[in-house]
Amino acid sequence: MDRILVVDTINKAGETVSLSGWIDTIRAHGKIVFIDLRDRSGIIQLVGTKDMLGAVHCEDVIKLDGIVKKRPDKMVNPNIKTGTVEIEVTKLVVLNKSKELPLPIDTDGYEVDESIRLKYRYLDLRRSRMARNIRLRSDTTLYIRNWLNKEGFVEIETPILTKTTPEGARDFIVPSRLQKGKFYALPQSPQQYKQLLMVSGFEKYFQIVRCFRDEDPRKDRAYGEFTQLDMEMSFVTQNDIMELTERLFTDLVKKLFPQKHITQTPWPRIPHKESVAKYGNDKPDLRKNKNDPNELAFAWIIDFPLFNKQTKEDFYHGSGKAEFAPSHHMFTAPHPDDIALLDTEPLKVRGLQHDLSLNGFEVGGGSIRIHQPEIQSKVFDLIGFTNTQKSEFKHMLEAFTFGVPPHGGIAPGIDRFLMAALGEKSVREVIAFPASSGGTISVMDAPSEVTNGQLSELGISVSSQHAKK
RNA sequence: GGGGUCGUAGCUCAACUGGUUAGAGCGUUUCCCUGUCAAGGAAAAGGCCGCGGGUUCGAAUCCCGUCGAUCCCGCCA
Repeated sequence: MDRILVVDTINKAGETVSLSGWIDTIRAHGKIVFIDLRDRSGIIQLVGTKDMLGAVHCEDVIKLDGIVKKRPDKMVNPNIKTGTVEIEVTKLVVLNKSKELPLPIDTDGYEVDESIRLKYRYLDLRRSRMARNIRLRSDTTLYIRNWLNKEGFVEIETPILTKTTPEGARDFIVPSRLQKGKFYALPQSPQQYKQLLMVSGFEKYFQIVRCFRDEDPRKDRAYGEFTQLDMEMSFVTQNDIMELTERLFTDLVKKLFPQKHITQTPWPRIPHKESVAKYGNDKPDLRKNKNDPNELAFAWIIDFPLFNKQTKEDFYHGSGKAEFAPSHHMFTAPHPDDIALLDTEPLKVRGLQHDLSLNGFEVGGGSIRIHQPEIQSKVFDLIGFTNTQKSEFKHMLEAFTFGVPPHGGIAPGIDRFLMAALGEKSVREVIAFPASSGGTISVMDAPSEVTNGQLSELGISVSSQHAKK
């Protein structure tokens, strides 16, 4: 007999069915025993004799045959989807026994020490809250893919083993075996690749992509890696980008988070200067009632300054003597009204940058990019790039000599959006296997040591490493 | 890199100004119970008090160090 899901028994009263799943709870009353069987669709009550059901334990994996019985009105359980029926077990096989779990999974889990939850993450994900979060994450990315596909977007994968990129965070580096002494860097974002794809003529690109930054974590920022919806479009204005993003997320919320309501539409667009003056930051929390778990307050922040005063001693790519640093990144286009100021008062130049704020979190940022080589070159000069540093980006300047369309994009963060949409307090609650603050993934005990053999194959000196013999 | 908080049973927590044999709830195990649905009742098992050093007649408790977790600052366009 083919296995069916517990939720599919509801209209099968009188039929014999086969079910498989985990034992959720056991209620033994002497000769009669009730068991809640759990599978991916929910739970259902099994009934049987002590002889039939007496030997199993919670979280055992079982397979059973049984007859679907309609429950008498008095015995209906309105709290579960399958509460109008139950299964009279006629045959039961234990496929795998379970020891007592090292943590409770019938609660929301917030009360359990997170290091234990992460060590046994595969069990933590059995709890209904976490299973729901992970499923809604899947639903979200699927919805986005379908929505963008209908809009004419193409999803294109870009390299993970790539080159250090000028994003400003610390890179993860990976030694190269074939090019000894050289290193790949994991991308902090696919920024340059997606711009090159505009030169290729795809016009509308997206990628749901992992980005890597070796910076200390926060509750809204997991250690090491995060996922963003990376988008880039040709022949668009900043307004086009904001409107498209707004339509996408409005449709998404309506479809997948129907209990949520968006505070204000269209989303307010606040100049950077005004946001700082009025709210003290560039990611204001515009919720009317911050205690309402169903309120989502989006806001755009625009008119960022193109440059900030350089403060870092060790500017990216080794430049240390620049007076100005890009406030977004070096490919952001200056506001067309401010082009002349590039030569006179660079700090007054506004950039065509747009950040997306949601409930006080920055959930995305983007810009119209520079597509004129001479302006790009001027920006390089202003941020203090030497000729050597400029040559690191000559592929961009060269590409822009072969017919580049004006283009721009945005990259909303999937983790932070889901954190807000699901009302979670940490992005780790929407990630299946997040790293701890110490950068470890304890369920796999990563990172781990490597052998001297592995190191020497990479041309890395063994003596200086804490390697296994 | 810096600061705060935390670390006691499988889980969540108590244990007073240092003082008998470190307790409770949940879970687990055994027994009783034929309609429960977080079933109920009875009993039992279960502890390197994170780790190392120190102070003291005596340390879960005080001190120093260390490891780990988490939050914040730096950092993260």
